[in-house]
Amino acid sequence: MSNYFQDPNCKDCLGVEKGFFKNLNPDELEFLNNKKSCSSYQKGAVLYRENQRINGVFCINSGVVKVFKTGVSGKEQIIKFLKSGDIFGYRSIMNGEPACTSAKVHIDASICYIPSSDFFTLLRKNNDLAIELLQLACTELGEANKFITDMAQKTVKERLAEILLFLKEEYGIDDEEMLSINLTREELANLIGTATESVIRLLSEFKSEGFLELKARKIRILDEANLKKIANL
Amino acid sequence: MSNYFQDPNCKDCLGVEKGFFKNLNPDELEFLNNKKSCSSYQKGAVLYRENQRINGVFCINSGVVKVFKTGVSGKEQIIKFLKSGDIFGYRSIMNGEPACTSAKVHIDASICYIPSSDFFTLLRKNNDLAIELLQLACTELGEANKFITDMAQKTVKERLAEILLFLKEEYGIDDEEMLSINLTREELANLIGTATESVIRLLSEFKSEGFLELKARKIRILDEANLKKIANL
DNA sequence: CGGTCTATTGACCACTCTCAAAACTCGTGG
DNA sequence: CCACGAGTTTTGAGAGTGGTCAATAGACCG
Repeated sequence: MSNYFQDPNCKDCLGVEKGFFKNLNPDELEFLNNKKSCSSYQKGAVLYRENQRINGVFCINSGVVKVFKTGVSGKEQIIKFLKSGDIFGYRSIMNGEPACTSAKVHIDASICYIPSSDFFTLLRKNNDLAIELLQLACTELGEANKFITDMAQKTVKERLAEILLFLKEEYGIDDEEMLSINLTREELANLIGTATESVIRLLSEFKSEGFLELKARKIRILDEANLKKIANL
Repeated sequence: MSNYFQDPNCKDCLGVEKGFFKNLNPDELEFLNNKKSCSSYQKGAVLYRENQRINGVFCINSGVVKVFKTGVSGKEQIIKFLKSGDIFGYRSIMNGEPACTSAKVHIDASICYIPSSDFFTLLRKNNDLAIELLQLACTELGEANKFITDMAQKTVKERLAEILLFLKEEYGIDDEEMLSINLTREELANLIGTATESVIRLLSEFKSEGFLELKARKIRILDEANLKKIANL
């Protein structure tokens, strides 16, 4: 019996250690494991699109997912990246609205899907889980408010410095000290709400001031202190 | 026995008809009524400030509250206005963090305060209330995401047109068809993330094109269709 | 009626965007 | 293993949006 792709068991899932479902008891975990279905996706695969109805919650076993909103003239506004243990799509099913964002695979991923009804069963059974989800939503809300303020008040240069530090903090660096998460210049631009060319110009400005090293598509942060100063942190 | 200010009873509160607590049963409402304390505030009164710990939830009986974040160099970024029946401060107590926004009275208000412990008691007793709060958070999250995208991608003109339509929709018009909510130019600017002067210039541009009428501080929308077109809606 | 806050207008210019062209990167197939 | 082509990055030039500063006018409050 050889399977090309073996469904992961929730109790072995990396995400369960520190992800959303970390506080489930063994029974609940078993329930979750029985109800979920898992698929593997390649970079670029679309999980859902804006205005589409979703009937379940996604939970990332491995890989990275990009969540974004399509603005005027089709430009993406990246809201966040999600990784192992993160859940998404819950906003939509909680208030019964179509999705207000799109989700696309950014790094090849294996992602589980939990039908709403089963998710709601868990929520009702385990009040702490509901509270946890509430906390998650509240945390995201706090981040969103900060994002709004930054967007409204900071210059592109400040936002770029800030996002670079954030990406290092959040996704770490590889063995060459390069930022692990690999974004195109366009994606960086779509994250901070500017034009691709502006990102490029500012990156080379940072480089010429000795704050960064750029090697092909990779970025290494050399001078965190100065970037922090620029970002107003 | 004459009280200058009589505590409102929750069951008579306007907010209970369609506000957050609309689905409480009589017992729970009575519990809420016993635990809450109510005060009246004048315009400008500060309910809490960023980084301050909050130990309860606020619920608006009457009046309007302005929620904002202080950005670089003290400039306010207005996140939202809240009115009768709305609750706020829950984000902070849910994840045990200090407030990430400030809240100030915008129109003289009477506002109730529910200590966290009692609020949590209600949440645990009534699972639907937890779900409701979750939905509220999710709705706000959706709005925040839209706000981010607008801020990142729309011009000041587009955002101004959009917010004017939103204010009419959300707060209505008075007997002269003027926008009911009374904002200074600076507040309008802080809402859409721009400079006061830019708002003024664009308002008079809209006026000269016949989209608006400006009378002292008041704004009347004359041509909704064209504003919608400008706002890209 | 004076004082304070808010609104308006003008001048100036910095930051960013757009458009266009050239260089580079990387995967694919010959 | 190299060449090709698509996609990405870089650079430059030019233009426009929107911000800052400053001065004036108007509104509002006691």
